[in-house]
Amino acid sequence: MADEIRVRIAPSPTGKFHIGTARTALFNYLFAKKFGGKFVVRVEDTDQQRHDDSSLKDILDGLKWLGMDWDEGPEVGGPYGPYFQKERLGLYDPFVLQLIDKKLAYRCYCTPEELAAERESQQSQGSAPKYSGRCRHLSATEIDQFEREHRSSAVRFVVEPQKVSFDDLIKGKVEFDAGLFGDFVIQRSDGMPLFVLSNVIDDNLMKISHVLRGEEHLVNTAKQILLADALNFLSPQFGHFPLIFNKDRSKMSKRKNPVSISDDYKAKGFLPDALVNYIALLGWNSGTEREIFSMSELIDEFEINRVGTSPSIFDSEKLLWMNGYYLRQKSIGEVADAGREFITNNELQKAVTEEPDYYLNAIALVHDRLKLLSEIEDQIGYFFISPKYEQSLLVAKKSTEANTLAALKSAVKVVSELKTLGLDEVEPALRGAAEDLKIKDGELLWAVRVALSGRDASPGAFELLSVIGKEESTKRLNTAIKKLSAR
RNA sequence: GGUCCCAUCGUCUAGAGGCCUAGGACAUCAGAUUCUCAUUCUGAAGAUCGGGGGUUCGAAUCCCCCUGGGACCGCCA
Repeated sequence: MADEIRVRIAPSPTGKFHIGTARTALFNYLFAKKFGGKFVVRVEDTDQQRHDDSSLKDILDGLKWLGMDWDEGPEVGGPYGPYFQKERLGLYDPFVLQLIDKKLAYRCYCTPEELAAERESQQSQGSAPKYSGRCRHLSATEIDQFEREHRSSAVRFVVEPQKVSFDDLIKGKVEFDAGLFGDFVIQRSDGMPLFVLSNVIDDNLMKISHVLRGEEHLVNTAKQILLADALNFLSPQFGHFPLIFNKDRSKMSKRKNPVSISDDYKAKGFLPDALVNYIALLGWNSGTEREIFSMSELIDEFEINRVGTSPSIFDSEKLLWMNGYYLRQKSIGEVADAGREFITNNELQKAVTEEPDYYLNAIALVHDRLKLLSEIEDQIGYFFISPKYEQSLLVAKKSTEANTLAALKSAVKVVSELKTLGLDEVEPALRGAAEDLKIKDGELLWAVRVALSGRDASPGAFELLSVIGKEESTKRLNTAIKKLSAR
């Protein structure tokens, strides 16, 4: 094993940054940081068909947003670059040639059609699809023939029947029967290396010490070990994380779950700390009853051998709870700042910037009620813009219109008589007013609250009065009175 | 179909032979606080540890079989 811990994630920019990728990245990041190692990002963009630049940006932005800065990779460079596979293309040929030279690989002239037919017939006979090895023992004249026909050729790696076993950091000892693989392709007929090949070479060249990835790569590992042996490379240590499932226990997918970090989480008002904390708990636990961890606490506590072996279902309810929890831990100012970009209504946006202190006071009142930053817009709207509501809402459940009207009128009076609407002044005054009217506190307070907020659920009447202030409160109370009287 | 991986409350999980009449968290329900909602606090319900065999004085924990679920079987990554 290399003396320095070097791990990598190798995203392929073919789509948005995915929850599963984020979790793999996180575990790699934690593992590296824990041991003072390096976390590298290598972009696997050799499949020109599918990759695009916006995906790359989405992935890189997502990584930064979650607080996982990479030590080597795009934008930052590093001593083992380039970090884009597309720029590494020239690196692979010598290794392929070397393998062909040593008769550990050979050119295969089979056409895609032939191979598809072969696979199909194998499958119809109920046997596992596996390359026949037809081109492995081509004679020189046969090769000449193909070359003269300008048939294109891919390169296949020679797999001799044997057991391949390795000690997985998470799964323990895993063994595969390589005899079942068939000779697999390592270089396409257009000269592009295949994932198995480029991965092995890049990991070696980049001195990667540990390959920590999702369980879907378990079988690849056996192939990569074979390849590494043939190339005289020392294989890195492998660790495979269990998958994250949809509710129906299939591999987590965007069809069945919100999986895009940017669109489904960041844009929806989730906090990066909450997401990181939640994702860490998907498969890992500290062994204590603690569940709340900051990134740096995670780095301290993380142990690869405390990553479980069974898949976990993504529970968005718990994430939501955790996000609310993190929101509550933040200061009013932090929430207010973070919330600003979630306000889309122009009028409200303007109001918020014009009255920053008032905005802060409003946030203070709704703080405990938030689970997502995106809820702020809806929660604070009525602080700035007079609410619309049905007059029937003004009447508390066990009250009457007459009582409500009287209550509102006396509330107006109380408010006008107070110099300031501090919590300490408003509460006794209003309670006193209710007593004078011989109605329940609740009847009066409900009406006042609705008059101010226009909602059946909101912060309390006293808090609302003291934040909204004398002038505006009086206006809203009078509006309420008019609504009721107009009937 | 083949190979591999996995299996504790609805969900995330603790559990490395006796501390387990199985612990915690989310969700659920009830209560307290209360003008509503939320927060907070208290409590309840919820898992015969997938099933069956062993090993052992003793098994959720070790072994075997079965069942179930999943992943992978591409000139994608």
